[in-house]
Amino acid sequence: MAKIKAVANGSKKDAIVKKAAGLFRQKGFKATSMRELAEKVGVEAPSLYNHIGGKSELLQLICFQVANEFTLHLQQLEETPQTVVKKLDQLIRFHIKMMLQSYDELYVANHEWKHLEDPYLSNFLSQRKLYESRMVQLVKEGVKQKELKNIHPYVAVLTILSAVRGLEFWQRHKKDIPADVLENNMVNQLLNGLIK
Amino acid sequence: MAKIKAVANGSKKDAIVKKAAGLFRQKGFKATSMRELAEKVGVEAPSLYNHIGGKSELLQLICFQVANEFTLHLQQLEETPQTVVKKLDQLIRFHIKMMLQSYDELYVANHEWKHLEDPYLSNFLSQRKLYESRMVQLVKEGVKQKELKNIHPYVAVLTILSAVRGLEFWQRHKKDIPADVLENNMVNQLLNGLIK
DNA sequence: ATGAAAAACTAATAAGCGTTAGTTTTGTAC
DNA sequence: GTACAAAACTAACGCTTATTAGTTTTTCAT
Repeated sequence: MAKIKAVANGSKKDAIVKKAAGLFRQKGFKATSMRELAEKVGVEAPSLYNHIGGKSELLQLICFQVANEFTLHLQQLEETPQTVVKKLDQLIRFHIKMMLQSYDELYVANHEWKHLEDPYLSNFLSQRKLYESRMVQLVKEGVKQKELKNIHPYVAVLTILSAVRGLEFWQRHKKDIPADVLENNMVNQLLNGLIK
Repeated sequence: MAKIKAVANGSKKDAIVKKAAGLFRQKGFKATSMRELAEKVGVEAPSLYNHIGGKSELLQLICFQVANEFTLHLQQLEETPQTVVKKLDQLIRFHIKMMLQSYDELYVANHEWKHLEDPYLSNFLSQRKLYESRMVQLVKEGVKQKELKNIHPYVAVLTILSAVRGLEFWQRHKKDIPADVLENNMVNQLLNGLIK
């Protein structure tokens, strides 16, 4: 009967994960039922289990796909030789780009990770912690090279991360604010400040 | 038998709401059961209903208590005559102060509001939207008065709000970073930028 | 066309949920 | 101490949940 539509260039499993990301973002992980997801996919709930291991697997896939993408990007950034400011600039722009192309997944990874079960929860958290501390290292280097003000590195990193992670709020204003305007203004504000 | 301990200078209902905020923050609204809350309070689940209307009422109380506090503060800020920069400075510091003294409640209001039911959901969202647009007005005035760079006002507001709302991440580093260091660095970074 | 594998279906399970009903205990004012 | 109200208790309801079992349909290579 009803057949699961595979997403372009992806398995049926990928299609389910994508729909799940949308629902998890919209309603939250716990508030999304498998029946609801099944309906979105166009199938009865038990049929989903021909493709996935269970509800928790869906969350794991979403969270780690996002985490890995960011980790990979940071690694490439570290390997590229350029100024710290330029690296921070690119890092902020990457976050914005990701928010544009994978809004649901990013939101879920940022807000629903607490429903992961161990050992995935621990893995996810330590991966995040590592990302954070590598950014701190970057800022410390910038301070040392006198590219950056003598600001507290942790605070600087947390401020940047908070600001970019909070970009979800921007989704509501997408049509009013083009992506490049957002990018340039945000980078400028975070790096150069607001005061004239 | 077990008796609900009233919080200092507060009703038993307040004590329940406080415990609920802690659990909702830690596990999420949907993932917190009334039985779990009851255990934290030291009572059987049905006993809670002698003091509260239901689970959803708890979320409402938390969210609107927070929203009202912020709305009130912004109003006071608007009425005080001083420079826009000074106002923004104070606004950022207020957010940080609130994060310190009402972490659970703030977190819940920021992350669990989507589980509010109408008409509370609509009320909450419009209250937030209003807060946002009043901040935009403030930034616009700052640009007009040439206190601020010619930055996109919406982007500036969203960046600030995102940064301060994301301060939850800071809770993990509380012992390493004193509140005043955080405040000063964050205000400085958001207003003056990171680059030397 | 045929047979096997993939993927859908229906039915049912056990567990957990918020909440209600009805009863008993506790605290308080006279 | 007695009576009244507040607040606790136990038991249970009806509903939803994720998931499994077992069966039927669809897909596809030969």
